[in-house]
Amino acid sequence: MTTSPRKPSESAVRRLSLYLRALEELQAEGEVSAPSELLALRAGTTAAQVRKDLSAFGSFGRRGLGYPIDSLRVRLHEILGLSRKWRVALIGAGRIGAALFEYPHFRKRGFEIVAIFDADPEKTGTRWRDITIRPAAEMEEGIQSEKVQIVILAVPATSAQTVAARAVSAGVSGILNFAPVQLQLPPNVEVNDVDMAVELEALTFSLHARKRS
Amino acid sequence: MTTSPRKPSESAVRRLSLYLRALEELQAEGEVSAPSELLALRAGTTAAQVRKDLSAFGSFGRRGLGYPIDSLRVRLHEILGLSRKWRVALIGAGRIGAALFEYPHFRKRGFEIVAIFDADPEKTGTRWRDITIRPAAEMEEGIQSEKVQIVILAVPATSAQTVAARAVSAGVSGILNFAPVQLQLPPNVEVNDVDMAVELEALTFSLHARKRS
DNA sequence: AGCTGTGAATATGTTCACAGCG
DNA sequence: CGCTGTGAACATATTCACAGCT
Repeated sequence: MTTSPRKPSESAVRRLSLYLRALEELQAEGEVSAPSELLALRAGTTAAQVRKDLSAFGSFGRRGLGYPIDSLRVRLHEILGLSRKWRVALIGAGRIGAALFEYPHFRKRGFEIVAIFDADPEKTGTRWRDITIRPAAEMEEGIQSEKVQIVILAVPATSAQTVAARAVSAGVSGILNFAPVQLQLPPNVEVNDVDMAVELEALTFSLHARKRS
Repeated sequence: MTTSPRKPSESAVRRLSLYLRALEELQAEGEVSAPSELLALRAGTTAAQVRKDLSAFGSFGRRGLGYPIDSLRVRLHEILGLSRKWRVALIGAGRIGAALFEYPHFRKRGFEIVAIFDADPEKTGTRWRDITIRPAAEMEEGIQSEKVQIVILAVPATSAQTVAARAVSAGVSGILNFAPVQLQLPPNVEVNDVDMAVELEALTFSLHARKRS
């Protein structure tokens, strides 16, 4: 292992994920290698940025040729922690939960949803594909017996903090949080927020601000 | 208008949205004013950051007291462009589209979904609340007649680019994109990506990387 | 010749620390 | 005296530009 020890920034990691996707697309299109410029176009960044990001992990590129698609794809996959299997639980079987459960990219990446929990007694007992929705009360037990490492949190804002804390106490180490609240959790838990309200408001800000120029 | 002209960064804008939410929460809890430290806690940042961010738009705070919740809330609302009404179309009536259509925060913010389009003939004609899902072919016409400014794009990755380009040609100026593709559009269109695959992979990266330390 | 890898230059964002107001 | 507002110090991220490999 000659992985360089420089910790990449949060945004660099997000770009790695975009590069991985671009490589998959290009490979499907029959390409074999790609210059930084092309990856930049597909990932919405600049060629220099691509080279900086990738060079932080080693020398993958071939001068004069670009980056070999297949081997770089494999390497990014590994770097992003996708070679390993992750056991995921979905908490909240509402509309957002349903959308995420079906999200094709999650399955394609090998994320295995091994349990679903919901507080609504009308939903518990129902099956989604081959998984039975279990009551919220069984969450801790289920997380432990299923060895869940990551939780996708898709519950209402009002219960998110409590539910997240319970999931953590049951041993979860990562949370993808869709609830619009800032979770207060111990620092050894990795939390990533997906905040659609914030994204939409960032958009209206730009549109609103633009008229002034 | 004494708005200072400094253009805030992308991440500063996102924080403004979080401060707005925090202020709404605090107001609901009966608070009247809040020091930067409290806003920071609720928004997941630091007190200094809160003060810097807010001071870029004027002097809202009261020394010794903190920030007056109600008036700051109103001001942030205005700054984020939320005072104005936005006419929104939802493109793609699949699971993600359904989840977004019901997302409580969107309605609460006054975003009005005035049209829904989908390519699937099985879905067109169906009503969601009081809106009939229209066929994709009617998109341009519908966007124009309904004076749609913002599109929420929730279609499969394969059709996203084409559909987005059509929406833009019909006059849309902002897109909230849920499709996992980098849209290639003219620079006068504001695009904001919500990429769940990227978020999840940023999480696995951190979890994976952590073991090495 | 084409394109990477990378130091150096620049730009941007964050934290510190404290003067000064209420 | 508490807490904001803000320059100055620091830290990070991005872009430039070019030497050097293939």
